[in-house]
Amino acid sequence: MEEASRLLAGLQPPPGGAGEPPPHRLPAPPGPPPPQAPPGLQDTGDILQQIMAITDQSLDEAQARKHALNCHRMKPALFSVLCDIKEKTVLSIRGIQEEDPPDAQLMRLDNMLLAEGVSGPEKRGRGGPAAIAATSGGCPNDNSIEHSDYRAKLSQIRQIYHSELEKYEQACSEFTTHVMNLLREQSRTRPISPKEIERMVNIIHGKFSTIQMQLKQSTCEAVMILRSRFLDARRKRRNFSKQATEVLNEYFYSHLSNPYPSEEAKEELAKKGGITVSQVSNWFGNKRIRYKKNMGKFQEEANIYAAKTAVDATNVVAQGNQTSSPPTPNSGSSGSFKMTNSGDSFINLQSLTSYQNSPVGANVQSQVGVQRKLCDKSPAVFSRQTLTSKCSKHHIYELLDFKISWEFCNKMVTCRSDLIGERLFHKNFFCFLGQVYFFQSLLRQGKICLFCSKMELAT
DNA sequence: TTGAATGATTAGCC
DNA sequence: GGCTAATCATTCAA
Repeated sequence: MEEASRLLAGLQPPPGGAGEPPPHRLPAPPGPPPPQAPPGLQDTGDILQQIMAITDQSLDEAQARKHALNCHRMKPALFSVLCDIKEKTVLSIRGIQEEDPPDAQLMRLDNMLLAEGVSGPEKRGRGGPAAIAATSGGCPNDNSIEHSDYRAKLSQIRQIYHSELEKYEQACSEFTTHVMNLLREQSRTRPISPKEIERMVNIIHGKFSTIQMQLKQSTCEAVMILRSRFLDARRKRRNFSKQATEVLNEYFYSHLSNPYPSEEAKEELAKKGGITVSQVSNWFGNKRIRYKKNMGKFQEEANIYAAKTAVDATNVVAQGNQTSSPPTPNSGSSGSFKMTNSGDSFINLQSLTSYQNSPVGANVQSQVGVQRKLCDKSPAVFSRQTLTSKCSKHHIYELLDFKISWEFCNKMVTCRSDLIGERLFHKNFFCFLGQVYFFQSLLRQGKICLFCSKMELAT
């Protein structure tokens, strides 16, 4: 301020009337005389008082005073000094305040809008729509209608976004020009440096960029809502194809004692059914719980699939083929599948014949009635544990050694374990209802008797 | 239009 | 991490 005072003092004409007198000289304001000050400072105070007194004057007087000050010969120098002082003081304060870090949030929004194809060049067939096809897990053709709908809505959002953005940019530009003109105008009467104008422009841009960020935020939200609406898997649920359901059910009912497919089995099922491994897992999760909750409801379905696999297995045995085993379930690793609704702790072949709660049971009984005449031996009894727990090779052969007996057309044939094979037992013996159908299918062919003491098979 | 069926998701458990 | 149980959201047939 010392420098300023010195310079301000220099604005006063030299004492003794040398030089041009000021065009206007205001009388000292009324009141007590100010305390005595050094000559330079006294002059400065005088000028400042004159400036302050302008507010007490009429408009015309003020205009005249303003004009007088503007025309003062030292005005440019004073203006320059004031600008200099202002620049130093204001900038030192602003310097601390304006060093904002780059806005991470804005960057995130920009990136997202770019990725979604809202900002930047419009994406066709890539980005959003492609992402839908990739994540929906279904056939892209199935979702083509939804995709076109999605594209249309995304395009709408894009249009609105760009239109609003344009408006903001235009408003920003107009407002900036207006403020710049205003500041330039004012710079004639008060010290406004170009740097200050530039700073003001930056402030305006900052404010508009905040508004733009809100626009971007809203656009992002709109896109997210749109995406969630179109990509939400629940909304995109499609029933599996018949083939997929068949494959899954076949596996489930043929591994009913342990319906926990291994990862390999899941992959194979997924491949066969044209679905994902995750969908296979979901399906088995749902199936296990729903089967367990209501076994009665699933009996018919179980019968159908068990019959199907039984017929396949019978054909295999009849052909004497030693087929390779299907993907083995997680035998023994996660325990057996506890069927809470199955009350009996023992299953015997006799019980199969009295299984009358379904058409299957009735058929078996009628068939057995015929077969009973052929053989009067006691039915073999299987412990439930032997049948269902730890579905491993060891137990299969243990079961074979149990000496189940069948009679084939009054001709006893010794059964060798290698004629039965793991496949047959996996697909039939470990499924209660599968047993029904397995025996039923053999009974229909008139090949076996359920009440013998030895296991026999046709050769 | 309605209710059963069904694929997906989620919290909690081991 | 996989499983169960509950639940949601949608599909589909009557």
